[in-house]
Amino acid sequence: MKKYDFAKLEKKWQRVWKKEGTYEPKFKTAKRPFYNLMMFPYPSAEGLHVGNMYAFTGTDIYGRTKRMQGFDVFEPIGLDGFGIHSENYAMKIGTHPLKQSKVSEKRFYKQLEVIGNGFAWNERLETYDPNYYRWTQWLFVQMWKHGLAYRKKQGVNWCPGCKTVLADEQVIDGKCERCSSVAEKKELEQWFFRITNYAERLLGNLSKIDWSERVKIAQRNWIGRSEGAHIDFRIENHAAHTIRVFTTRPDTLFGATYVVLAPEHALVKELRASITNYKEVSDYAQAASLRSEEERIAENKEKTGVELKGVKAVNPANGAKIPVFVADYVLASYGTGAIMAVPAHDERDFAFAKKHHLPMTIVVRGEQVKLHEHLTEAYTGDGRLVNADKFDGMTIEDAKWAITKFVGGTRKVQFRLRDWLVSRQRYWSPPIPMIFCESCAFRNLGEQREMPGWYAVPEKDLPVKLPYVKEFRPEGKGESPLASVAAFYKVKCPHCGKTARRETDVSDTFLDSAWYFLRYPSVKNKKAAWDSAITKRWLPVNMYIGGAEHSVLHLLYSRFVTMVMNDLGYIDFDEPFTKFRAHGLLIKEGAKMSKSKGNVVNPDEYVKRFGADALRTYLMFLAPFEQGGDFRDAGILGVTRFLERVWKLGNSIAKKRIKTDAAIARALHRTIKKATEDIESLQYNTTVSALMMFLNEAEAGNIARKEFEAFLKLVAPFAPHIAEELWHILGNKTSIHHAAWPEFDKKMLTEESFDLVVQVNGKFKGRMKAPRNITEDGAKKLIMEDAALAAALHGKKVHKVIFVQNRLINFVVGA
RNA sequence: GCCUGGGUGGUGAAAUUGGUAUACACGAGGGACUUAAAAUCCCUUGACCGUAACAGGUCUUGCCGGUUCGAGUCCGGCCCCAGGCACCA
Repeated sequence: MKKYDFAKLEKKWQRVWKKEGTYEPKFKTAKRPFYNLMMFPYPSAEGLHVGNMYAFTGTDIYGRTKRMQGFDVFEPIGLDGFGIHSENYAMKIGTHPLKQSKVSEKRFYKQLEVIGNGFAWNERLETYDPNYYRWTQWLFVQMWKHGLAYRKKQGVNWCPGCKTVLADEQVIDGKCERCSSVAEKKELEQWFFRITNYAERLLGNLSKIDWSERVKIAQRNWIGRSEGAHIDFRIENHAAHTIRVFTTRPDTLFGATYVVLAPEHALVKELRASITNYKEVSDYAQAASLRSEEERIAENKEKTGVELKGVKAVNPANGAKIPVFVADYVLASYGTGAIMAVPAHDERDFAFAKKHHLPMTIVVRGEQVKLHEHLTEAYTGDGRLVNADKFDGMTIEDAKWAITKFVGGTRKVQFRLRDWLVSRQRYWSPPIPMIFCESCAFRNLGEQREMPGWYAVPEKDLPVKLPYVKEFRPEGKGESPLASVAAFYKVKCPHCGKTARRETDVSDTFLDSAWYFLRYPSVKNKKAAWDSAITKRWLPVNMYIGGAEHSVLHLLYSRFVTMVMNDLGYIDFDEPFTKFRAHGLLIKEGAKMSKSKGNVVNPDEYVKRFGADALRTYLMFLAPFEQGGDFRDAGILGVTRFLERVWKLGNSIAKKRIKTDAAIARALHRTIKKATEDIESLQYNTTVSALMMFLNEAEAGNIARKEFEAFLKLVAPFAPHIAEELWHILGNKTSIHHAAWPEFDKKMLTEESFDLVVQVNGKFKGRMKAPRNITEDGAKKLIMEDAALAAALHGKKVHKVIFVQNRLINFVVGA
């Protein structure tokens, strides 16, 4: 027997698979296409992280199993190489991203090769390839052409570390998603996509896709749908102005004792002539707008604010004249930027009213709240209306819409989701394919009236190539480095031909990755972003696996882009990923892996020491895939031993002619069932354990080639190289990875006898072999024949007997 | 504060959804082989009581209570850990 030389045989099979195109599907003719996808990595650091390998392996096992089950599996690989991650890394090590991308590309592909995944190598894509980003830009142009891309000046998140603006989704706890700098607020004019147009659909569709529940919940929270009403408050002596508020509690309108505007609210300036303390008000508003989100949180939700003296609003329900405030607990970006405050029934309003000694009126009475009771906290529970005129006694649900109607308000659904800010003041991304012409703007000749002078780059001129810029580092002036490259930005206006200026900002990296799955099957297509026939055959993605950290980033953007393309008629589905599963996170010996702790696991080292097969199998064995787990060096030895033993057993079978023991044959069928079911639900850890159990049994008895081969097929997705080698040693000529997945025989699953558990008062007393389907009486008789068990029951009065067929018998005895 | 997961031996973790708790593996201890070590193979391994040794018994799935013949699993209350959202009206 040859030694199990994993290094040699892994290399050998990787070469053979590539040469023979083992994992290349036939795109135009595949009968049972199965698109199996893992989120592509961004090559930002020293190399592939073991966490990437964990995720890729889990995806690959699923794909390999599907392939053996008769599907034409497409498992592509590429690099999300454009964007801040890669750019920051290049800056850190002092090279140019253009140069670094080539280095990273080589390194990542090499690493991805040695882990032995069944990738379709011929369909690679890199987001920085002009053949790719040409279509990213095309996508932007489609958005523009259909009114979904627009420019707007507003307060946006600015990362002082990355020196660019960020989308709301990229600000986590007030900090930059990439570099953890505290995000600042800046007033800037930027490009946005109208993702909010799709809020209802993004939410509604969640119920029709098979995704990890935790990701769906995260998206629901992020989209944040609220049902309420718009209600207008007149301003006394100002017929021209009203304050429109959004509220989810119109039923409490009679209790609205003041109104609050966000500091940025336009009315603050419009009413300046009437505001007697305008200086105080505007100072407050200015101070508030400068404070970062982080500072606001740090102030422990202290409710500050200033009254607009000289201005009174009128409560439309009861005609009461009530004060108006500006306060930063009201956000300009949500609803109408103004609220009616009902301190008796809203915690925030309550806190504010307490502090500023404002009156409160109870208008909802629950079971336990008495009418004139002094409130110590806001009552937000259910109940019936009081102090509300003809609405007294109504339930809050009924009163909501009755009162809305009464004051001439309108029902309104409000979303928390905001439009996607896609501009970035960076270098390493696709230039935004837009041109601004001053003279057209002057003559008001823009395609869209609200944005005169802006034109999309004609599609035939795409891509707008990213020029080589030596000084690619962002300067932080709110402009991309491209803004100082005249040769880049000086262009002719596509409309009038005069000198115009190209947009010099680039687009968000998340736009690159929001459509890559559409490109993979069509990477060779030079004429369109994707081939419609191939797309029809292969999409949507059947199985998508990735990190839960992208719940509201990549996964939301991809859904949005897909819906838009569906509406524009480019694709015939509106959800990109039929099934999505989030993999868990790997930690190392109980601690999060991080460079500063020095406990980052480098997969290369482990591949070298133990082989890709052992590492793959260990990663899958250590914990449930969707939960994530703890990587321990010691643990990998168990899997290494397992593979060595598989090797030995396989080699010994090649020579011998023996018959498989009946018990082992039955164990095999149980194992096939377990593996088939567990792989389908991504419970790889229990699959591996079942394979180990089977091997333990098989080694102790006799197993013939046929049964061993079936077992080997179950091993193949986990340890593809050793399985392939043994498969060939046993005399097979074609790849095991195209062999048919074994079927189990139901008749083989049941044993003739089972362990009957005997309990007394629910406590385990013993067990005995009993024939299958034994009756209750038969079981009793059997027990009486057993001295120990009979003794346990001797002299006791049996009240009741619980008999569970083929499992247990429980005697309920009295005292 | 709200929403998700999760809490089981020395460790990573299992448990057919209410029916033998601790599978599978790691580690540890003992033994075989060896000049020796590694590797390999075999045995033991939840805790406590008990016995010369068996036998046998008691306890045990974060804590407290409940339902049930029977609870890691269901119900009620609480405590921790991880992640998400959070002044969203």
